[in-house]
Amino acid sequence: MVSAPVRKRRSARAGAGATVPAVRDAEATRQRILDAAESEFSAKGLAGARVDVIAAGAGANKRMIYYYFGNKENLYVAVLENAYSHMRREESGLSLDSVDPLAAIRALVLFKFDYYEHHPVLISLLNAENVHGARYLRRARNVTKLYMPLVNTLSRILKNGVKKAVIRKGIDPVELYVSIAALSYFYFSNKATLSNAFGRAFDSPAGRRSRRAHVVEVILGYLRP
Amino acid sequence: MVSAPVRKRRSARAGAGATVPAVRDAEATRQRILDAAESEFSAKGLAGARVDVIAAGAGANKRMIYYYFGNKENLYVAVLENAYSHMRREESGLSLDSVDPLAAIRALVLFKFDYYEHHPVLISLLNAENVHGARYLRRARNVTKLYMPLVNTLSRILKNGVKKAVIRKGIDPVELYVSIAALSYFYFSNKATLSNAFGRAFDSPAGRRSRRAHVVEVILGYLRP
DNA sequence: GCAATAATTAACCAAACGTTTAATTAGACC
DNA sequence: GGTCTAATTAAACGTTTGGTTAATTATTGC
Repeated sequence: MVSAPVRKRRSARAGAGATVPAVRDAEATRQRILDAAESEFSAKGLAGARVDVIAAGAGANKRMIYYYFGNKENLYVAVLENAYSHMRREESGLSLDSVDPLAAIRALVLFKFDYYEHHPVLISLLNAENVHGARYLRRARNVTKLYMPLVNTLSRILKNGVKKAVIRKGIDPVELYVSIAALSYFYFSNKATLSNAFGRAFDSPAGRRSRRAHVVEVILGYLRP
Repeated sequence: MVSAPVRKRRSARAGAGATVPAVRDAEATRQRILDAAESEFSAKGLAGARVDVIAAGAGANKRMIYYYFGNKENLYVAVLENAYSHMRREESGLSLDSVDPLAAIRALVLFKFDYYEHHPVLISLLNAENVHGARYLRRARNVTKLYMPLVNTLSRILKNGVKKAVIRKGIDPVELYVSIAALSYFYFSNKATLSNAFGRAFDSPAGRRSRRAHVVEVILGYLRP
């Protein structure tokens, strides 16, 4: 006599906040895996991340990762693609064609600061990716690679500012864009080692507030004719 | 009758440029391991690095790593400690008390740029370390953690510049230091993804030259009263 | 030359890990 | 309600990997 196998019911929650539905839902499972993977990969990198941890965090069977993504690397690329294209989408959604060139640049600077602040996983993923020489990002499809639209906008803003005599001549829009990103990105990406050097106040609400004001000041101060 | 075991003679070179001496030399072996580890860890991170690859790169038996460093993590910490303290030493060796405050700051900016350019491994190690939340750097002994001497110097320079009316008032020396580091660091640390976005010219000798001039311009432009 | 010790080696091991096999269950469709 | 298929599961597999054992060789001090 064979006893009927008892179906193990999963409890409502498993792992890091992944809500496991009672019913089968392919898309939801895929998404939970992607979310769990994002947090695991951003915390530990591709090599340091564990497939078992991702599965547990998603409240899914490990096999599901291979069912939906093929292998660990593909899942990593999917996570990267997701986070990266989200930023690019938000960024290109900015309407910077304000009448005031300085206000437009100020808005871009603040957007970058705030985006990095609220999306620390992107920073970790980009850091890891740069250590890899962008090997996996290059593999990602559905990712706008060129920044040219934004650079063109920036170029227009600069020209307009020069004409109005509120921005100095001869500024390269690409260099400016990189500097704007740099001032905010570095603060967040290196906050662990910087806090080590400058103390905990560095990574406090007050510290962030003063940094935010500072990066605006640096860029606008530099732009003055 | 037992045949005498033949001592295998190592060839002059093994792995990535590690010169293997004919004689036993504890200190040299230790150093070769450290060098090989630096290149492996900086390319792949702590989790991605392979102990066997490090041993091969050092032209040493794997056991030597455990003989000299105990385990993989300790070796990683030693590498980190080495690279980090080297930078700190060079930096504090700068004599910035020139009569001209702007020349002093310019020298600091260029020092940072050039140091990052010529020490890409430090950047990769710091990137990885920041993903870890500086867990391992905190474990490192023999590392000056406080940046206060440099900040004090910067503070003096700023005061002097304000007095001479060549630098604007109210600049926080810590924020300034972070910005100086940020403008150069970000360029090198993110050059893989940036090149993806802006093209190969970005990471060319000409690209570096123009970036170098730009970061000086941004900082000095910002400092103007 | 001879111990004693330090440096080095080859072979091995157990655990961790990514991936797969094969079976099972839930839902859709008729 | 029976059939088909997609979603899910448990268990195992084979390899990679960090770490260890134990023996061997070179060097140093006498």
